[in-house]
Amino acid sequence: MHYHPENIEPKWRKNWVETQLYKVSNNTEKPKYYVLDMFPYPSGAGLHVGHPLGYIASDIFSRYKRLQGFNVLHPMGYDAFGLPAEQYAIQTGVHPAVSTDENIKRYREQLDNIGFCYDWSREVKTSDPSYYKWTQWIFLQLYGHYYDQNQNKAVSIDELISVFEKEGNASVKAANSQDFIFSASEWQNMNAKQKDDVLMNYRLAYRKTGYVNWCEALGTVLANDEVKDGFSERGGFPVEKKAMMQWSLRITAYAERLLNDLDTLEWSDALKAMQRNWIGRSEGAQVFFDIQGHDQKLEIFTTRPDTIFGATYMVLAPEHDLVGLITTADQKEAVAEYVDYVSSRSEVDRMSEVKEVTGVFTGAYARHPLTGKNIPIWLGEYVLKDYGTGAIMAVPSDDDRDQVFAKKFGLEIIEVVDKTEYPGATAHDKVGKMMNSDFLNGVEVKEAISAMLSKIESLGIGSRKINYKLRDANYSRQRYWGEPFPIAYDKDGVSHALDIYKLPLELPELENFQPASGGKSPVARAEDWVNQYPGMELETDTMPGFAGSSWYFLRYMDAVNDKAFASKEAIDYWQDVDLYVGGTEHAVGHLMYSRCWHKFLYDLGYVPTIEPFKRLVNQGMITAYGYYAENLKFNDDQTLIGNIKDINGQNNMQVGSPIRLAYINDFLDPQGRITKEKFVEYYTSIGKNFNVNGDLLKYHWVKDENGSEFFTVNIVQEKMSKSKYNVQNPDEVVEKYGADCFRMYEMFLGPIEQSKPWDTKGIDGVNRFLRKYWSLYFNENGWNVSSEAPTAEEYKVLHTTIKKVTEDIERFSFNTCVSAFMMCVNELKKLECNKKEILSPLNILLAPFAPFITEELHALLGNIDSVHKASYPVFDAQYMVQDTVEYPVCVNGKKRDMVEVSSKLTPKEVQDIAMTLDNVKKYVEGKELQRVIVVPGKMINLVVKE
RNA sequence: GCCGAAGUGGUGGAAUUGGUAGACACGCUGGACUCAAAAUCCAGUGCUAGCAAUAGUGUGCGGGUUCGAGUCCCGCCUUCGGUACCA
Repeated sequence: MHYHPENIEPKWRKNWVETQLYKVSNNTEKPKYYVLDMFPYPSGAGLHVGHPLGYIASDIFSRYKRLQGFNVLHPMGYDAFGLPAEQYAIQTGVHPAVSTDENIKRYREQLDNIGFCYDWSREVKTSDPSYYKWTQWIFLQLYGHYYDQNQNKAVSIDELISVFEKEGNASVKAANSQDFIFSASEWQNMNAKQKDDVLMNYRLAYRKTGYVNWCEALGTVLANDEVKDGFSERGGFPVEKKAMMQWSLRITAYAERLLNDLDTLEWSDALKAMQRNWIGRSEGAQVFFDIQGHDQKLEIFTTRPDTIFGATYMVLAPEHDLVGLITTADQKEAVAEYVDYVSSRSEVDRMSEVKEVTGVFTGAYARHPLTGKNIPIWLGEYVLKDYGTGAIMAVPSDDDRDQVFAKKFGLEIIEVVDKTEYPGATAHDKVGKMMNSDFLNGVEVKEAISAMLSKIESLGIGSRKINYKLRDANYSRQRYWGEPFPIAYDKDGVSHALDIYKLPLELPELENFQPASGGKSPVARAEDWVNQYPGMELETDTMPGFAGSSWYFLRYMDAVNDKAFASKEAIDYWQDVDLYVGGTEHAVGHLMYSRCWHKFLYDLGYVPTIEPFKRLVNQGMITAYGYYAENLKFNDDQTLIGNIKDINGQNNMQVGSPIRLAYINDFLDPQGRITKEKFVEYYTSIGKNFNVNGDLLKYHWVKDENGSEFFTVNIVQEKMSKSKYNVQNPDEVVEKYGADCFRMYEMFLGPIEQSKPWDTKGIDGVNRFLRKYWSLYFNENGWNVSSEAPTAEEYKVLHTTIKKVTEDIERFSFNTCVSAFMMCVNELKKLECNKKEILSPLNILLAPFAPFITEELHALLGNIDSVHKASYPVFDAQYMVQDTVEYPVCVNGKKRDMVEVSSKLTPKEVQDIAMTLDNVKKYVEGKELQRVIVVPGKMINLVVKE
């Protein structure tokens, strides 16, 4: 008679597994719908209450679509390769595969507990050889293709080779990093190694030496999106630039398509903006400057060719290739010293001293292509090697950085844009009239840009060019726990793809997971493995974390296929992901790589759609209530002083007083002081219980004006993780209140997109709702559902709820759905409604939210089949219609009276009646009536002249 | 600096195209039931004044458009997220 979830939920949990209720077929007449969650990294901490937020939302949507008659694919799996498991292995010796499997088991239990409708027969695990076989296969496709800019698609490298054999590379238009032109005969005369090197400059997966993000503490390189503020995203260790031979993905080849196709997606503007920003397209010109006394030309990129008459000097990145060549004898020493100084500085150094200007003169001069004047060539840290050409023409009048540089080193400044007509405008606004600029004088900036572009092209000194901030993605990791590259090198160092029929190339067994010497992966120690092919050595680096996650959504379509990553039939049926739910932390990493891989597979004809994720919803994070440190600073005696505040900025406490901030204890010394050594020690040992998503503290090391080192901490709300002792375990909530209650409460907390702190103080309201809902079906004697015909009022309550809930599910507003259910039950309770014709459809409506209680009641209502196979109730407008409607009559918006009007009238008819009402005069009180506005269902407004 | 999102009671949050701001819930106050408590039920609850009907006021701040603005426009402030010598 009373609601007892602990009796209901285990029963149905078991039943759903036994009846394979959620198994999805690829062969059906039904329309498809694909709902995907971002699969989790199975960390040692298990699920916390923040995790399921998105999963519950997508589960509700899946169940809703299923009730509407769609064949819904709603799978789950694990992003199982990654750094934390390997860090754990280094410390404990436990093989990552073992700890990962344990974690997965735990995750699975927790997921099952919450009642998700995943089709577990399609589970994927990126660390499983049967899965990463296909990750390796896709890599080999990337290796075996180049990007043809004429056809605007990926094309087999064999076709490129045949072009080289016939005519060399002069006419090839491809995304490449090839820096010289060769003829057919030159190609034919190259040896195998030389040919391999050339092809690497075209392949979509290629190897090159370049400056990479090296993280000493993790012993590996990282991709750009894995570095935040000069620290590694995972672990928060310092990152430095280092020149290394690495595999990369030529994602830049797809920059234009990645940018343009964003327009076809139903993603939030914020997310699209982040992607656009990351791609960073800018239009401009490449211009070649002659260098005095040298044949080489200096190539620069500029978005402001109009200001070329204001170019008074040139700046090269210190790492620029021409530096050695052009530096004059008397500047040699100074330049060498400067280049040394720059390379000794870490990324963090550079970032914390952005304002400081450094540079050195090379002694060389370039010739201005329009004025013929000699202008000095400098080196400067502020010019980056890997953006544009690594060289600029400096226009100190219209570029802030150039101006600061020019002032510091006393270089000439020529004003070229007259902005007096635009007070407050900056160079960024691209407005003003040109001056001191020869034939451009008096021309508006925007016209001057296009005029100058034409001039540059007609003079043959350069051409229009588009540049991107997007860089090729670093694809090598010097780690064990990742996909091995199916690549071997022969004795000459020529790369060879492993036969795809020999895939997967599985990881060697290891016992010691410490990085090998010389910055190499631990895999390098498995010598038998490395030398398993006679005369060849296998690549010892492994693939990065994003490799397996860049295509997993395709594997779900046909998860156990061993002939292909998924069958053509399965892909043609499922097409793409209709709804993708996940966190913003993947805005530029995972989502960019997945889109790129999908487009590549599209080019090769393996997938029918140009984009993988049609609609994307970002869920916010559930944060912990916690404390944060403010103005932390190390004293000379190495103790840390500062204020600890709670989440609301109150309860100031001195560090050292009894702190409820548990994790601070982890770096207290025996005297209870926080020392820098202890902090750093703690920070570097954190791998033990370190949650992937949990930064301990977001801190920045800064030097103050006296040169003493301190750090500031600017985290207010923190993500949950085990290492912070603030995990709210969903199982405990489920045990106490039931899964239905947990699901509905997480939805009730607020909009999905918003981050919010977890607290359980409102959970009783949801629990009360479920008990109240249950009590509609029972009285003190037991089951009490009547088959009498409902009243119009009862129908109205039901259909108002159907309308509201259905609309709100579509726009992903689940908190208002829960409110609508609460209101509905309150009203039915008031009407003492126990009619089957009302309760039965209401129960189906509620089923996506609370699958257990509704299943039980559905069965008690006499249904044999599951509520999850029922038909979604349809909104019927006729029940909403009432004979008369009460309208407030307002004068200039102020309510004066109520009138009854037939609801069958149109607003126009209501308006006519209102105009002729006898007492309109009374409302208007002698003033002139201008018009009557009828807001249907809301009000009749008489507008009068005041 | 640049890009993006947001700012509503004691709290979480509603208000979908400009139309009676504060739905739904938490909390709080009072009451019923009870020896008592829990649970449940009923009533009240933006703020100010008033016994009350009621009046005034009210969506970060300052202006504006409109019969009518949380919503639209202009100028600020604050918070959060992203990004940064990107030429």
